[in-house]
Amino acid sequence: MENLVPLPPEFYVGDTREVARRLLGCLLLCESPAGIAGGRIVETEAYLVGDPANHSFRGRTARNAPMWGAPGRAYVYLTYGMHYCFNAVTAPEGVPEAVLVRALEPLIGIDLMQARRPGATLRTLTSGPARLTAALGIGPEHNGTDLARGPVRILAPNGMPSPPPGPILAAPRIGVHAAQEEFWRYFLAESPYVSRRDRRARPV
DNA sequence: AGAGCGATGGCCT
DNA sequence: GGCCATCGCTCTA
Repeated sequence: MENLVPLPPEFYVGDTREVARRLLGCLLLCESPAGIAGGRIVETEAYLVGDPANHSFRGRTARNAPMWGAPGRAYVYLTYGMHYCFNAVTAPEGVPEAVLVRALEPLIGIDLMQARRPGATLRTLTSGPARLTAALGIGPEHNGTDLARGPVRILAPNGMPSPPPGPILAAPRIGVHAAQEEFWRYFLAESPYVSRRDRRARPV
């Protein structure tokens, strides 16, 4: 993990599915008064324009407005009335696409994360989109913030482009009923920190 | 002003 | 692996 570099906005422009794959292996961190916490991204999902599962599909609202904003910013939303999910906004400004980060391998501030999620094992500490936001302390105050400058940051090991950190599998997205035929969930095949496996998964 | 709902998690078998 | 509690917010009227 030497030579960590914040991903520049340009990284997030381009095919959102490719961005989702290239985020695997990168480091997601959140700094707060309580300390710094984070881990390696092992699972992502792509949400594209024209995709019925995309929050932006039915037009711009107060909630989804950050998706239309600059690439490389955070889109944080509340789901099920109680859980926050974290996305990296992708595509050029005005094109509402994003990558949902679904799981991390815990690396930094493990004590702090365990304090935030009492009872969780290392395996379950950040293996889910709402689990990782709870563990890292990501919340609505981070919505729209610049991921290159913090307090929530995404860093690349050894700069980009770097080789994928192992075999990648693709599968249908979780909790999404539309577009089951699209394999837009990506995860590191060898990581035990992925939120869920899928028999349909295929190599990328 | 209110009904509907959700990119989930945790616990149970 | 499956079920369901849960609850604030979002959108529409």
